[in-house]
Amino acid sequence: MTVSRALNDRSNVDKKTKEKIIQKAKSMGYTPNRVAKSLVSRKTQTIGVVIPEITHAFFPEVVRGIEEVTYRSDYQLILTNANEQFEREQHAVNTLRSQQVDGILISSSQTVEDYAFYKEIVNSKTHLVFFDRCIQGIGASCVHVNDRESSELITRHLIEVHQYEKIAHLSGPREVTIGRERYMGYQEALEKSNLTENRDWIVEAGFKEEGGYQAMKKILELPQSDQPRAIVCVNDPVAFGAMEAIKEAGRKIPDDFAITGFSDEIRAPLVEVPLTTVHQPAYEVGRRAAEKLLKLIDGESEQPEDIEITATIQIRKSCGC
Amino acid sequence: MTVSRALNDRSNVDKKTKEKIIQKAKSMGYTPNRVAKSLVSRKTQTIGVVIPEITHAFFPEVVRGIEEVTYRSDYQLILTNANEQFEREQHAVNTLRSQQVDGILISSSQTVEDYAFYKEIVNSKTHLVFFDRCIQGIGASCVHVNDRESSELITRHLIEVHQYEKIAHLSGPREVTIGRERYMGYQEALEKSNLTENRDWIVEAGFKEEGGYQAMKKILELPQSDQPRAIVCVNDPVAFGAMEAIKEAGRKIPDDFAITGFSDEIRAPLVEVPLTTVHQPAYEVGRRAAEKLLKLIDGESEQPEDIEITATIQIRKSCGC
DNA sequence: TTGTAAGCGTTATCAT
DNA sequence: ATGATAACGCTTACAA
Repeated sequence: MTVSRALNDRSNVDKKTKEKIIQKAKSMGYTPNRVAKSLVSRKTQTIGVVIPEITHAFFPEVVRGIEEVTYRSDYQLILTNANEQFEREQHAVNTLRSQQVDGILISSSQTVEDYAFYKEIVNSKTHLVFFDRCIQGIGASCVHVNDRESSELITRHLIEVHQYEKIAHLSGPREVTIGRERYMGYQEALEKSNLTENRDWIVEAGFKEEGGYQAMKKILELPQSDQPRAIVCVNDPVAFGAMEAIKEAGRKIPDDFAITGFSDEIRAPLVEVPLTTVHQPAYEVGRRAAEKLLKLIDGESEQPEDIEITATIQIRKSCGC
Repeated sequence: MTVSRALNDRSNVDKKTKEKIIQKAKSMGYTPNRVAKSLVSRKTQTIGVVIPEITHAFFPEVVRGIEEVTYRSDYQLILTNANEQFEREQHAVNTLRSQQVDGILISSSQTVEDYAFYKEIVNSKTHLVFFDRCIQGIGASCVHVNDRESSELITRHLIEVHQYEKIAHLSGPREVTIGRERYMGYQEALEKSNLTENRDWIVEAGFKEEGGYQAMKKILELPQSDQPRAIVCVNDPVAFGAMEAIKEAGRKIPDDFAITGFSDEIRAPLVEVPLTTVHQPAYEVGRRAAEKLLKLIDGESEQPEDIEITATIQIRKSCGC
């Protein structure tokens, strides 16, 4: 007990004893066992982070934001990559709970409408904050950008500034918030300009480059007269995939197809035709999500919160500007 | 005890009892406490990863490789970012040890010649594998590419193919393996062609873009007649920083300065003048490092190993090709 | 097949 | 100022 007190710098230990203990500990190469400590304190100083895809540059940047906050508060990050598979995501969350993490930050790959899994987690009082891809209506906090509005704005840019009327959408899965929201923004922009939606021009592409490539191929298979003039993509990787398909088909950006993305990841300004996209402050998203989670852990803020961060349109050449 | 047996699917439990227990556990929302389990088993199924800079695209890619291996073996990753500060790195390692991780994967930011810290870690029998930036001669394993040779090859490309004779080097810190090795490769290439090294053309730039920018500025301050014709950079971010400085000065790549990098990160083929660089198989580095660590943990391979992965030269336009 | 006792390394609580 | 005891939740070893 005295050893414990000395090593934790408590007041009620004799100076000399303390000195001796610290010396001895050092000479032994002693390291306190946090596992044992956690067992009694019911606190691990550990936060679980689940991301859907570590290769999408948006997420490492979010992790940096999270890191900034957690480092200062002496929390460790347990990072897991769900690889866009809900099954892996569930496994990750269960393991993290079993590891007694003090809280979980997650961007969900879930593509089913059944929210039982997360409802149970929330009910179990596990501290949980979603970021970017949220599951709403189950009483969990969420940090995300104004997806719908931004998607509407970028679509309207195509309509109002460039006078394009035939606009396609390479969408994310409809069951994922950002997939749904960005699609709705696109729809609203069309409606406001009295453009009618063309079913052939809405193609689900997932969130990855390969999906964008495949989706664009479908559009390129339409008779030329039925092809759209502009493409609104659910995110940057999908836009890059689509660009690849367009290039392969010998068509030109923005002359044959204007195209837009969403994320503004590191490659967006660098590709052959720089990508007009929505700038999502990834670092900020991570920071805010981590801050909210720490508040929940510290019991400072009981109520769930929906935190919206404003994204901005980043105009480059791919839209025809 | 019977509960423990049932939940761990041991053989000696009555079928009906087991069924009942599992049902009850589910209905209670019971999650086993791995912290308690770890305390007795002295195993956490957890691996610590320390990287110097999460924004350098090379490292997330390494993490992906690590992830692939550890996911299959049911290990969790605790990720920490040392931000190129050795102090933070030490703190991270100490915390990880205190957390009883089963092993540590680390790319060191250490810039001092004093290896006492890691010697102690190795002696304490903590399983440790370095990757990319190693600390050698202390009996730890290391996974890295053939830095010196690759650096020599890319420098010789500048000399032999392009006939450049005035070649500068924006180096990493001399105390870090890759800084030293890549510098030595550069030197050897010069020697083999009987070119003499010019002190003004060796500028330490660290590993980040900003460092590359500043270092290049110094070179641009030399009288034009004393300026080099080509720049060999210690890694891609430094090369990007240098490119920025060159552009600002109104000079041209590769006409005024040829330039090369090292990493072949995601931006290398995309920048204005695509970067000739050394392609480092980051995913492979991560995979191999994780595999070696798991072997050490399982006691399969006692002896430390130096694992060298072959990098390849990636020719693009920035060298004048 | 089921149960009891002890211990993993730490800290809170209550003596001394 | 120091120490003894119990407890955190689990598993191993040994009964019953």
